[in-house]
Amino acid sequence: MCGRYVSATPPDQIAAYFATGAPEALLEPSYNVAPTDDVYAVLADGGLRHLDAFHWGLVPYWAKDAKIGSRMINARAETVATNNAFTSAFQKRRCLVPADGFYEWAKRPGQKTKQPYFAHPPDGGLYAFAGLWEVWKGPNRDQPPLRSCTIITTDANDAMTSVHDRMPVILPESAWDAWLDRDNDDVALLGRLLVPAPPQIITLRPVGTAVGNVRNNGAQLLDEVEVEP
DNA sequence: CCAGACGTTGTT
DNA sequence: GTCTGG
DNA sequence: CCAGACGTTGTT
DNA sequence: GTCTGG
Repeated sequence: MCGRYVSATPPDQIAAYFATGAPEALLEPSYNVAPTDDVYAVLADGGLRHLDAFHWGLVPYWAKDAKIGSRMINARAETVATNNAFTSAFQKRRCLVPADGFYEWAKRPGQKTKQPYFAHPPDGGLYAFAGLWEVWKGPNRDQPPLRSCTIITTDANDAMTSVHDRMPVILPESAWDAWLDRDNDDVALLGRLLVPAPPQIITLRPVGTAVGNVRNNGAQLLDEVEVEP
């Protein structure tokens, strides 16, 4: 799945990478992005792409309580088109979530602690996770609407299976326009984009367990560690 | 018809 | 909002 | 995803 | 064990 990732590239570089306008809100770089954090997402409006901040954890517009968001951090590619919680967002509110890489935890036989791995592009660049977004207008009319998002997951590819059986959907640049186009109602075509990425775009690096605590942050979280066999 | 859910993951 | 279960 | 809490009452 | 918070 995808429950923790890295977004440390400065906003102007993210904007340049995805050919968006300047971001509306500036977020601090994070080496430990956790659910409920504010994150960047790329949306398209007409031919123009925008880089906006969203709360990670989808709150459907019909939700009575925003708390549901903390349990909606991922959506399964296999069911995103049919599940009530996601259908309308899948049809009309798709986005890309930029990331420098993501973490997955591998269970180690005979040991209680899990080994975290940082999965990242071999030669730099950013991942574009497939995501959905929503706007929730809570009971308080005075409060600004809550903008939230979720990351779509799929089966692990050959690069990831040794660590975990799920991974985020990573879209190639060739798919970005089709995915972001609000007028694209070809759900069959959209569904075919939600497949495991080719393994060669992933390099795995074992890192320290400090990343497990959301209070920890900083580039040192990416330092490689020795893995006990 | 109304009431109630609407999610993913991991683990056993 | 929309679907499922009763 | 992992870490950490997991309770009620009354008082300020 | 299970839920909430980050």
